[in-house]
Formats: sequence, C-alpha cells, structure tokens
Amino acid sequence: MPKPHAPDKPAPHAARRSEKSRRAIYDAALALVAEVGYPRTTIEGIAARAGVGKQTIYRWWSSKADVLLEAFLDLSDQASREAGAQDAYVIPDTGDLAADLKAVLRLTVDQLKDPRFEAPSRALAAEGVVNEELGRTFMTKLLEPSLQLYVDRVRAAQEAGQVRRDIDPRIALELWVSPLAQRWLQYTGPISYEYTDTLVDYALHGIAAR
Amino acid sequence: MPKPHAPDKPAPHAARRSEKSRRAIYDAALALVAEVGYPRTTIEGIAARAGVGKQTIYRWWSSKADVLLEAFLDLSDQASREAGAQDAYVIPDTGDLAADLKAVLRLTVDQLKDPRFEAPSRALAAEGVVNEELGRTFMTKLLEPSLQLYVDRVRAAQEAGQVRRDIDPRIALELWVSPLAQRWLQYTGPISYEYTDTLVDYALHGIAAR
Amino acid sequence: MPKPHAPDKPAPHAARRSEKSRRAIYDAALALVAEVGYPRTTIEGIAARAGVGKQTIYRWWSSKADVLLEAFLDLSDQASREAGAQDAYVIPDTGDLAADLKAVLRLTVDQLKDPRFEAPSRALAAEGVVNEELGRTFMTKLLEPSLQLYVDRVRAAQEAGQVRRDIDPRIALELWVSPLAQRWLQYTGPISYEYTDTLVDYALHGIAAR
Amino acid sequence: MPKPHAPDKPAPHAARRSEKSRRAIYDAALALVAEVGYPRTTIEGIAARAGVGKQTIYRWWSSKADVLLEAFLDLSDQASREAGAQDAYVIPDTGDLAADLKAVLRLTVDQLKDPRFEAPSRALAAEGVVNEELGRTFMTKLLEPSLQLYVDRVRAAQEAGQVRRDIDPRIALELWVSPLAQRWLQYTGPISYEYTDTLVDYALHGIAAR
DNA sequence: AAGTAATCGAGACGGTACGTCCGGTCTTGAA
DNA sequence: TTCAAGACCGGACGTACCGTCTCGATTACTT
Repeated sequence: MPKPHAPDKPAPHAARRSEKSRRAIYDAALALVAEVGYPRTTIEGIAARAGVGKQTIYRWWSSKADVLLEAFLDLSDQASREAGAQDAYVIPDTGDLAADLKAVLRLTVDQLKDPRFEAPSRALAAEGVVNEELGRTFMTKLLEPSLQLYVDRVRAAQEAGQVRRDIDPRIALELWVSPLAQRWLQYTGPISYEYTDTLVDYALHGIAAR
Repeated sequence: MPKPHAPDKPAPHAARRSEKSRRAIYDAALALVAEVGYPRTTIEGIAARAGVGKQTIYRWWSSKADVLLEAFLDLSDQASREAGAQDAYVIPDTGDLAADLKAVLRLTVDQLKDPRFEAPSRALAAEGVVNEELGRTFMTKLLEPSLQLYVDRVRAAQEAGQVRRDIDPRIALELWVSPLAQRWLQYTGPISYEYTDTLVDYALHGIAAR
Repeated sequence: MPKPHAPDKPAPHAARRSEKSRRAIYDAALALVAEVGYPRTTIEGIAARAGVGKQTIYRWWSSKADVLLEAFLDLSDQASREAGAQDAYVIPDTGDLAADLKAVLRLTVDQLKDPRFEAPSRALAAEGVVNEELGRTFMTKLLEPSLQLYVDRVRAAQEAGQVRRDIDPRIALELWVSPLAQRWLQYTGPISYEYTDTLVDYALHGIAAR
Repeated sequence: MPKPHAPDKPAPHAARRSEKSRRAIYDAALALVAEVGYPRTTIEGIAARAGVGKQTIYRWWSSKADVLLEAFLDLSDQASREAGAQDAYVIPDTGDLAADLKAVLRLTVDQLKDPRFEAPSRALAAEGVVNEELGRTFMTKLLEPSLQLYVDRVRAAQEAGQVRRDIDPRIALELWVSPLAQRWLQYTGPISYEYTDTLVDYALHGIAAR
C-alpha cells in the first residue's frame, strides 16, 4: 500500500490519483533497473522516463526501493493473473512429495532466469539486505506467502506419514529454498534442474549413511 | 586487490604507499559502516575521518565497496591471527560429524552477531548482490575458503562411512550454510544455537519418515 | 547576460528564477571579492555565503567572472539610480572644456578609490585582460558607455570651436582616460586630482613648445 | 651555509642549480601559456612538460606568476641580445621628436603583435592587475626601464627647446604609452601605425584649437 | 678518489575547489 | 487537487592542482 514517507503529512487524496502515471512509473522503474541496474536508477530518471513530475513520485512513495517494491509486486500480480493462478503459485499434491517439490523448484529456476524478473528482484533483495525495513517488507510481502505454500505441502506430507511428525516445516523448507536463493543471490554456484532435484533428495533423506 | 578503476591510468607506485593512511582508511571505513550504515557511508566521510585526502582513496581503490571489501578482509585476517588459527577456522574432527558441525555453526552464529562484523559484512553482501564483480570477489575471497573447510570435513566423514558416498559435499554443506546465511542476510527468521542444531539434524537424517 | 556554459543544455526557465537568490549571490560575490580578493573568491564560497546551492549559480552563470560582472553591473546601476543620474554620469558643459573634464576626472578619481568599487572592478579588469570574451563584454557594457560621454563633450567643444575639427574624439579621450586607467590598474603611479588636472592640460595644449 | 630549517626561505645553494632544468622550465612555461592560456597553465603542467620534478620549481620560484615573470624577462633579454641592443631599446634622437616617437611606437606595435610575446605578457599584466606585488615587480622590472627611455628623450627635447620646460616627462609619456597599452590590454580598440602616429601628434600639439 | 651533501625526477600525500548529479522540497500554471 | 515541469538548497561524486613531503639516483663540492 502506498504511504507518504513523512507520516505526519496529510495523506494525499487517493481518489484523484492518476492511474496512468502510476502505471508509467512502474514501467519506467522496472525498465531502468533492468537496463542500468539498481544503483544507477534514480528517482529523477524514473520521473523523466515516465513523463511525470518528481513530486508525483514523492507524493505516493517514500523511496526508490519503495517504488520498485510496488512495481515488482504489481509485476508479480500480473504474471500470476496471466498464469491463471495455478502453476507456480500452488504446490501440487500428487502424493509424491519429492516429485512435487522438484516440479515447483524447476518452475522457480525458470523464473529466476527470466530477465524480466531478475534485475528488479535482485535489486530489491540487495536493498533489503542493507535496509532492514525494506528487507522485512520484501520478506513479508513477497517471500513469506510463497514459503507458506511449502509449509502447507510439508504439513500435508506429515499427515500422510511421509514426513516425520517432529519436523518443523518452516525450517525444513529452508533446506531447499535457501541454497537455491543463495546461489542465485550471491553467485555461489550455478543453478539447474539437476541441482534443485539433488537438493530435494538430500533434504528428504539426509546425507548420513543409514 | 587494489586496482585503479580507470584501467588506462598508470598504476600508482605501491612501494611509496603510506601504510599509516591505509590503516586509517580501513578503520574509518569499518567504523562508519558500523555507525551510520553502508548507504550513508561516503568516500568523503571516510577520507575526512581517516584524516586523508580523497585522492588517496581513489588512488588505491575503485569504489566504496572495494575499500570496504579490503578493510573487511584485513579485519578477518587480524581476527584469525588473533585467534591463532584454530576456533572457527578449522572444523574439528572428533569422529562425530553432527557434533562437529553444530560446534562450528555455534561459533558462526556468535560471529554473525558480533557488531564488529555485522555491519561491514552485511554491507558487502548487499553490494555483492547487485554488483556481480564484487559479489564474485566476495564469494571467492571470503566465502569459498570457509566453505572448503566443510567440504573437507564431509569428505572425511565419507571416508569414515558416516556419509553416503554418492553425496556431493559442495551441495551438502548448503543444507546448513545457506539457511543460516539467508536468515541472517534477509531477516527471514531468527538465528540461534537451537536453529543451527536443528539444521544439522535435518541435513544429516533428512525429513522423510523412515 | 546569463547563459549556460554548456551551450547544448536547455535554457533554464527564467520566469521561475528566484530574485532573492540572485540578490544574495550578487551581495556575496561582491563582499567576498572585497574581503579576500578575486583569486580566493570561489564559487563554493559565494554559494555558501549566499545560502544558495552551487547549482543555482551554475544554472545562471558560466563562471566566477560572469557572476562578478553581473554583480558589478548591478552595483553600478544601483549607484547611478541612487545618484539620480547626474554627477559622474553626465559630463557638464559649462563652455570651459578644461574645467569640465577636470571636474569629471576628479569624480572618477574618487570612485576609483572607493573600496566598494575597487576590488570588483580591478578583478574584472584583470580577468578581462586574460579572457578576451569577458574583456570585450566588460568593455562594451561598462567602459564604452562612459567613454561615449567624453566623445559627446569633445564634439560639443568642436562645435564651439574650442577643439580642432580634425581631432578624432574617440582617440582624444584616451589622452586623459588611459593614463589614469593604467596608473590605477597597473600601479604605475599615484592618482590624484593634481595628476588628472595635469593630464587635461597636456592633452588640450600638447607638450610641444609653441 | 644555507640553513636547513630557517623560518625564512631555506635559500637553496644556487651554485648547484641545474641550468638545463631552468631552461626547460622557462620553455615549458612560455609554451604552455601560449598554447592554453595563463589560467590553464599549471605548475604541474610546467613540471611535466619540462621533465622536471615539481619540487624543482617550488625550490626556485614562489608561484606560477613568478616563473612566468622570470621566463619572460629571460625571453626579453634573449630578444634584446639578438637585436644587438639597439632598435627598440634605445630611442633615437634625430632632433625630430615626433618622428622619433612614432618610429619607436611602430616597433612597439610590432612587438605587441608578436605571438611569442603576446600570451605571456598579457598573462603577466593580468596577474599584475590583481596581485599587487607582482604588479609592482612587473612594473619595476619590465615597464619602468622602457619608460625611462622616453623620459630621457623628452628631457633631451626640452633641452633642445622643442618641449615646454614645465612639462613633466614622466606624465607626458603616458599620453602615448597608456592609450596604446590600454587598447592592447583591454581590447578597447584596434592598434595600428596610424593610431600611434595620431597619438604622438595629439600629445605634442594638443587637441585644443589655437 | 672517495665521501658527502645538495639537487634532481618522480610522485604520494593532505587539502581545496571544481563542475556535475541527484535527493527531497517547494512553486507555478494547466487541466 | 493533482499533475508535469523544474528551480531550489544541500551534499556527495570523481577530478585537477595546490604546495609539502619523502624516496633513491645523480652530481658536484669537499677532504
């Protein structure tokens, strides 16, 4: 939700807000981040590209990161609407946990490599590392909902007796999500279907000899 | 490695470099990042605090991130020299893999919470997310050597028959390292001894019912 | 004339110009030149003293000399408005050319010794020596109008039969104006009423024996 | 003999001075002033072009202006040595004052238009306007000796009964020298033989009707 | 002829100012 | 009121030079 960045200011009258400007700003912000990277994306640049006054940005958002976060949320919404709200946004339950996780992770791999998503999400993640407030928002708004899907799927597997009852699903999911996230974010290794498949196997059965 | 950021410029004569200035710059950079955070740390600020001309920074480093990377490497070296190269920098091999990993991870948790390290390493990690070159340098110079220790320890466990032979140690270590890293970097959850202990258990034995 | 010194830039919108800033910049520039001299007057110094952003100076003027030229023109305008457009700005015609010239030159001597005028006009003259464009502007805007008054007065004297018809007034006036100017500018000698009186006598009657 | 840490100048040991460096510095200074103008001539630039350390300049001169003054004096000496010390440097006495003055002034016009002299002398004159010390040195070392020649010639004319006895020669010479100097320095008008001839005529016989 | 002290080329250093870019605020006139 | 436009104050950027300060390597005078 857009909020004025000086909280004591009178909230602008949202009803009069120009939808066209908002869209133009989202587009300009995403395009600039993709083209020149996050640090060289400036508010002035976004305003100029969107054909919008700077004040129109400052009126509705508090920072570059904030603009980008919303733009990205909007992009995700669009994408999920296009995709008809299945696919990546619900984890299938075929009864085979390993297969289901592998399938979803392969979709995630595809998305991480989609250039439309890469620049802005990387930018947001980076800013979130250093800017705690944004980090938590990013986490809450974007990551947590996706992670919750894994929690649900793991719980279902517990019900089905496929996962130990004493396992905490919130931690379990990190066994495959975090490695993938880190390789992507920090260039600590290549990303592939084979890699995510391996992660699922290790996570499910452990690495210890039996 | 310090290198002039305009690559066509004549390399400065390193022999004449002022050791005192270099130290002062490291100290100032780390202190500022700790005090005001990465984005509000400026080259001018570092120069002023170090009692140094700006040009002395630009002569030897190409960017704020570069200064900080070196300063941090230097800090790590110091720390490891102080610690006499035991502690966190070699993984014990008591024969009990789980116990050894838990012990090392507890030290890592301590270090992640050490305020001396937190601000600069977070800053570097963030910049590394968005600046691929720095990211890879950060990875190569700082992360990889630590990860190699895990690789070695897991290999030893494989020799001892405690870990399956078909496990790739480089991937295995991500089961505990990446979740911890992500929680720390992206505020995706709290960090504690209990948490890292749990990660080790899940990683070793898997989450699947047996 | 204010003009952006990068001629390909869009001209700033003069209607929105802050009159307050302009005045503050004039005042600061003149004060600084008077206090610390031209070479130690800096754009940063003017901006700081005027309580103005540097960009506001760069937006409207192309150089320190340009600021000072305008400031000085403004000062002259003010002075002449105060003086009610008599005094030094019209040469009297009492019928006695020698007396009239001596009277005006005495006023000029006074003005040259006025500390409000000395520093900036000296500074401008100096810059004009080395910077041809400014030199010509200085000449056209400031000197030429004053000189024209002498041309007119000499012409009147020619009409009255007091000055030879074949004399070029534009050259004649240099006989008294240039010596005074050079003594003042280049410290080639002291300046006094007696001196200017002498100049007028020599110029009118020549130095040759009759 | 030279004390190392005196509060005054250390007074370097001139006997050890490198003649080659001095020449190189003169040449570089004059060339740079001619090529890029006085303000963009820098000590660093002179040192680099002369293939000399900066300290070698600071050891022997106190400022850019000082270097240039000496370089110019040296150039003048050379020129006068080349010219065999007659020509422009002694005013002829043919008994006809007007003719003699016109002849010398024509030589001066030539010299003012000589590009070798123009840039450096203009530069020095400009600096002299704003820097009183240099101005007086310039005056004393360069101008005054030349002016003295006019004083002598005018005195001779007084002896010969061609110039009134009550004329002050030091002021008289300004009637032709200053107008020429001002036109040249301040671009207040064109310079030609005709112009200087006219100045001499006006100065000798005055502009008043007889 | 060897010793020694200053000068030399080179260039790093602490600084100051440059001219530019952009952040975030404020003002104007059109819609 | 909101909007596009953009001037405004402020502050950091990366660069250019300032004048000072080492550093060997000559170089020229002493002994």
